[in-house]
Amino acid sequence: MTPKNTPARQRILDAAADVFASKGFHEARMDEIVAVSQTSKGAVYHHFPSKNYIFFALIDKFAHLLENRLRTVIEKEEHGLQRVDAALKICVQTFGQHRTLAKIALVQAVGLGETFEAKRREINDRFAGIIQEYLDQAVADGSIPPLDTEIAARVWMGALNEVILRWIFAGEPEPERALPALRTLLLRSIGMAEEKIHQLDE
Amino acid sequence: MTPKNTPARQRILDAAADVFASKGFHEARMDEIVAVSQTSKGAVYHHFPSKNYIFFALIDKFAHLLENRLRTVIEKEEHGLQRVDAALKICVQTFGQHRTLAKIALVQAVGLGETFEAKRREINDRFAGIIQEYLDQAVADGSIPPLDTEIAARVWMGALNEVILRWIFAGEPEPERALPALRTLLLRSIGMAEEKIHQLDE
DNA sequence: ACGAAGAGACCGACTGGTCGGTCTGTTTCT
DNA sequence: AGAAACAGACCGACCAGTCGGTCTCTTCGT
Repeated sequence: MTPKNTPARQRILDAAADVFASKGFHEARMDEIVAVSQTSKGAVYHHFPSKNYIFFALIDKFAHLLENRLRTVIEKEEHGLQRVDAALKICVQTFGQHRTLAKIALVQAVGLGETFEAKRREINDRFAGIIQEYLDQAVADGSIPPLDTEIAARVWMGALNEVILRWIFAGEPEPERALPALRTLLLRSIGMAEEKIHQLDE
Repeated sequence: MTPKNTPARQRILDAAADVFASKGFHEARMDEIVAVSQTSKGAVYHHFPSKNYIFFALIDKFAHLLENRLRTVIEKEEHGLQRVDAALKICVQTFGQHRTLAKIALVQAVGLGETFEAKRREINDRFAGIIQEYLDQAVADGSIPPLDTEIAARVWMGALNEVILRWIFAGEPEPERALPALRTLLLRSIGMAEEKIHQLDE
C-alpha cells in the first residue's frame, strides 16, 4: 500500500520537489531538503529510504496523475477531434498546475544514470503509446489519412515537450496562448482537414 | 586560438565523449576517462583545466559543427521547400555520424546545474532561431500561410529532437526510414500544400 | 659535433572537502 | 509502557583535482 500522508511526510515531499526542481538531482543536497522542509535528517530518513526513492516517488506521482487525467478526459469525448483537443488541454493544464513537478519530470530526470533513464524511457514510451493508440483509432475510423502513427506520436510528444519546456524556462509564451497554435500545427501535421480544425475555434 | 591537437589530447576527448555519453556527466569518473584514453591523470589535467571544461568543449564542438553544416547546406538551396528538406537531411546525417556527441548534447547536458543549463538553452535558442528565420522567409514569400513561427519553430525542434532521441536509445526507427514521414508531418504542420510536399518524393 | 640546459608532455600516489546515510538519543503519541 | 516520530552529531566512502617528479625532445653555447 502507499504510505499514509503524515504532515511531515508531505512537507518533505514538497520541499524535495522545490529543491530538485531548482537544483537538479545531483546538486540537490539532502541537507537543503531538510532545511526547507523544516524537519530533520532523522525525519527524512524515517519516511524515505533514500534520496533516489524520493526522486522516483515524485516522478511517479506526476506521471500517474497525468495519465489518469488524460484517460479520464479522453474517454469522456466521443470523436477523435474533440479527444485530441481535450487531451492537449488537460496536458497543458496539468503541467501548468504543477510546474515544479513538471520540471523534475521533463528536465531533471534526464541524463542521470542508466537506472533513472530506464524509468524515464518507460514513462515516455507509455505516453507515446497512448497518443499512438488514439491516432490509430483516428486512422481506422477515417478521420485522418493513413500515416506512420509511431513517428507521428513521437513528433507530437516532442513538440508538446518542447513547448512546455520553453514555457517552464522562459515563462513565455503562456501555454494558454500557445495552445491554439500548437493544436493547429499538430492537427495539420497528421493531415486533418483544415475545416475540421477551424471547427474548434468557435 | 584553439589548442593544437596532440594525439593524446584527441584521445582524451574521444574517451571523454564515450564515457560521458554512456554514463552521463555526474556518473562519469575522471579515472575512467583516464583509463579509456590510455593516458594518465596528469595528462588529462595537463590538457584540460577541469571536468566541466571537457564537457563544455564537446558540446560546443558539436553545436558548431551542426550549425555550420546547416547554414552551408541551406544557403546552397534556392527554394524554401528544398531548404527544409536539405536541413532535415543534414541534421539527421550529422546526428547519425556522431551518435555519442549527439547523446551528450541532447541528453547528458540536460538537468545539470544552472551553469550548464544556461549554455544549453543558449544553443537551443540559437537553433530555434535559425528555424524561425527560415520559416519567416517562407511566410514572407508566400510559400506557406501566415502562422506563429515562434511556436512552429519550437514544435519542429521538439519533434526532431524526440525522433533522434528515440533512435539513439532504441536504435529504431532508423532516421533514414523515419525521415520521409517526419518531413511530411513537419511540412503539413505549417500548412504546406499537399502537392508540393509530394514533389519531394520523386 | 656534442653535452648541458631548458621546455613541455606526461605520470600516479595522495589529499581534503563533501554529502548521503547512520546511529544514539529524546520527545510525542496511543 | 511501548512504539513511532523526530532531532542532529557523526561517519566514512568517494573522487576531482594537486603536486613532486620523470622522460623525451629541442636548442644553443662551445
